[in-house]
Parts: sequence; structure tokens; C-alpha cells
Amino acid sequence: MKAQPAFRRAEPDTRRLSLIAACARVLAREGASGASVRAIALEGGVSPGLVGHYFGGIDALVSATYAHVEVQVSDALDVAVAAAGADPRARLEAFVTASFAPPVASGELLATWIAFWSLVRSREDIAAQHARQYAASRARLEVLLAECGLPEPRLRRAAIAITALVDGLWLELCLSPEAFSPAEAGAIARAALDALLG
Amino acid sequence: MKAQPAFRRAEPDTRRLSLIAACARVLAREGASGASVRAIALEGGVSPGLVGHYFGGIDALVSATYAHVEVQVSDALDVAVAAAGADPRARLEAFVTASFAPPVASGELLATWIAFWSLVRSREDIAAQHARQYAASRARLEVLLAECGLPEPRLRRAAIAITALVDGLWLELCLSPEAFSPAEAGAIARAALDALLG
DNA sequence: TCGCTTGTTGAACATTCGTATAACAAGTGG
DNA sequence: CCACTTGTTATACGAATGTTCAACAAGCGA
Repeated sequence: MKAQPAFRRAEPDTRRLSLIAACARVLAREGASGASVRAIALEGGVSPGLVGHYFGGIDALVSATYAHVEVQVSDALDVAVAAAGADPRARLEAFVTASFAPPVASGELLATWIAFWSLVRSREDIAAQHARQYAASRARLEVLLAECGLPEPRLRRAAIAITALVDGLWLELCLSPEAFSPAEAGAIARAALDALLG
Repeated sequence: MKAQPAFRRAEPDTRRLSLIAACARVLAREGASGASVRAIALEGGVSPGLVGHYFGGIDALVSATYAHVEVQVSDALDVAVAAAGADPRARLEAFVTASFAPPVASGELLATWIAFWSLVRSREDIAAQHARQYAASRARLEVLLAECGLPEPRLRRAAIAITALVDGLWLELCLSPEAFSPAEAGAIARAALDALLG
């Protein structure tokens, strides 16, 4: 009788993704302080050494997890925008509305953001990653705003404003869901769009 | 020759405050992950045991530090509002403008906020503290808005909106100061007030 | 079937963590 | 000047941290 394999090899990218997913789950369940190499390896059904093998350190894994989750969030927003049809204003409103509904606004995602933010000030490469992702997210919003007819000179500030408003509402929604509802957050953001677009 | 005292006794409240100040300094310098009992005790010129003696645990010290810093921030905003004179609109604008200048907006404060936020989801008492402080901060803004003539039914949402906008701008300002300037953040917030108050 | 590459393991490493606690001493009231 | 209270120290403890590395074996090509 042949013993079944003690472990299974995986494509590097597959394994990397499964570790990222495990990291995200641990962050969601245990919070930023519970995301240790061992806990993540256990969650991924893998030995602790693999984390170092693929990412070299826990910071890089957290950074990769943030990048991955950000892409998921970004995709979810894109889907919502696409589902809104062709009307520019409807697309913009779909964007902000989706920002306050799962899977974008979710307390479980908060720990990933917090773990990432806590690295921004001390690690220059992670600060650069944050700046890059922030710029990308703002640029996408600028496109939606431009399609609504907002003139180019006002685009930058408008995008900064809407991004900040949405982020602030999102953060508070994750931190204390009782303060106000996702629907109320959506209404507030849409009112801001009204004011901005006239 | 009499050896000088090996240590100095302090009033409980004095010592508590000095530990809170030491915690804030360590958070500012080392970030959330560097704020260990030992590092804080060393910073405060005190033995590690005292942290447990006064606060019972590191979480309670972080929570107390957050509360203390929040009061400082709140006081700084009050000073700015008072300095603006009697005109309600000027007072409101002073409030948002001060939110983007030191000592309120400062990368060094960010770590304190992050350390506190990371406790909100896992500890019920800290979630309650956050909800309480958020409500207080929103209530103060509601007063300023009411003085500008905003009718009562619109107060709640307006305060939520301005708080979220200011928090979002503040956060991004602390995370990546190159994205936009404090002056630009202030202009954005004042424009939002324009839109809100007509 | 054999050998080779390399993904993977699991233990060991030196630190560091938070907390508990016994001994010490500063300051106060007598 | 002497207790007595208690703020404070210093150490010790077990657990957990991130990282390293030699050994192992899975899967592929020959």
C-alpha cells in the first residue's frame, strides 16, 4: 500500500495566490496583529518556510495581499459601473453606490487596509505602491467625471474630493456600521455628485 | 555621600500621562508594530512592569493614548474656531482649514489612529469608545453647521458628509503628502461647505 | 526506470513579545 | 527616627515572533 503524497507541488503563481488568499482570510478573521507567518501558513495548509520562500518576508506578503484585494475591489466597481449602462451619470452613481456595499465595504477588508497602511510610513517601497494605487484609483474616477461633462481644469480636485468623501464614508462604515447605513452613505455621496456636476 | 534616588515617585495621574505621552512618541517614531510594552517603558524612562501596573495591558494604553490625542486634536480645532471670531461661516471654515495643518494633520499622528483602528473590530469596548468619540466629533460639527443656518433636518447628513470628507482628505494627506497639498485639501473642503450652505 | 530539479517541509535559531511577581525603596504619617 | 504604604524595579517565565537551512520528496524529462 502506497502512502499518499505528503504534499502537492503547485505552480509558483498558484501557490503565491493561495498564500495571498490565506493572508487575506487571516487578516479578516484575526486582524492585523494576528497575521503572523505561522498563522498564515497554517491557514494555507502549508509550512511556515514557504512564506519566506515566495515572499521573502511578511511585509511583502501583506503588500501583495493589499494589491490583490485592491484589484478585486477595483474589479467589483468596474462591474457595477458596466452594469449601469451607458448613461455617464448613472455610471458615476453606480460607482459610489457600489463603494458602500459588499464586497467593497466590508469590515473584513478593513484589516487588510490597516495592515497595509501601517507599513506605508516606514517602508519607502510600500509608500510608493500606495501612491501608485491611489493615483490609479483617482484616475479612473476622473474618467467617469469627465464623461459627465466636467471640464478638465476641475477634474483633479473633483476626483480628490469624491475619493476622499467615499473613503471617509467607507472607513466609518467599516469601523462602526451603526453610525449610518450604506444607503445613507450612498445618498450623501450622490448629493455630493449633484453639487459637483450641477 | 548619599546616592541620589534610583527613581522618583509620581502622582498616579502624572505617571499615567507620561506613559501616554511616551506611547504617542513611540507610535509616531516606530509605527504601530513597534509600540511594545518594552519600547514604551524605555521611552518613558520607566520599567516595563509599570505599563501593566497602570493600564493592565498594551491595548488599554493604546486606547488611552488615542483618547488623549483625540482631545488634543479637538482642542486644537477649538482654538482655531475661537480664533476665527464670531462669524459662523468663518468659524466653520477655520475648523476645516485647521484639520489639514499641524498638529492635526501630521504623519506622526497617523500611527496612533492606525493602532487604535486595528483594535476596533476585535474589542467591543474599544469599538464603543470609537463610536462615542465619532459621535462627539460629529456633534460638534453639527453645532457649527447649525450656527451657519443649516436647518435641523439636514444637520445629520451634512455633518456625516463633512466629517467623512475631512477624514478622507486627512488620511490621504498623512499617507502620501505629495498627492495634494494641505492648502488644496482646505480649498476642497471649503468648496464642499459652499455647496452645502448655498 | 532512473536521476535531477526544485517546491516543500519541519525543526532550530535568536529575538521579542506580554505578563506576573518577589524584592526594593521613596515618601508620608506618626 | 521609625514603620508602613505602595509606587517602582528587575527578573523570570512561557509563548510567539520572523527567518534560516539542511534534508526530503514530488514530479518531470530522459
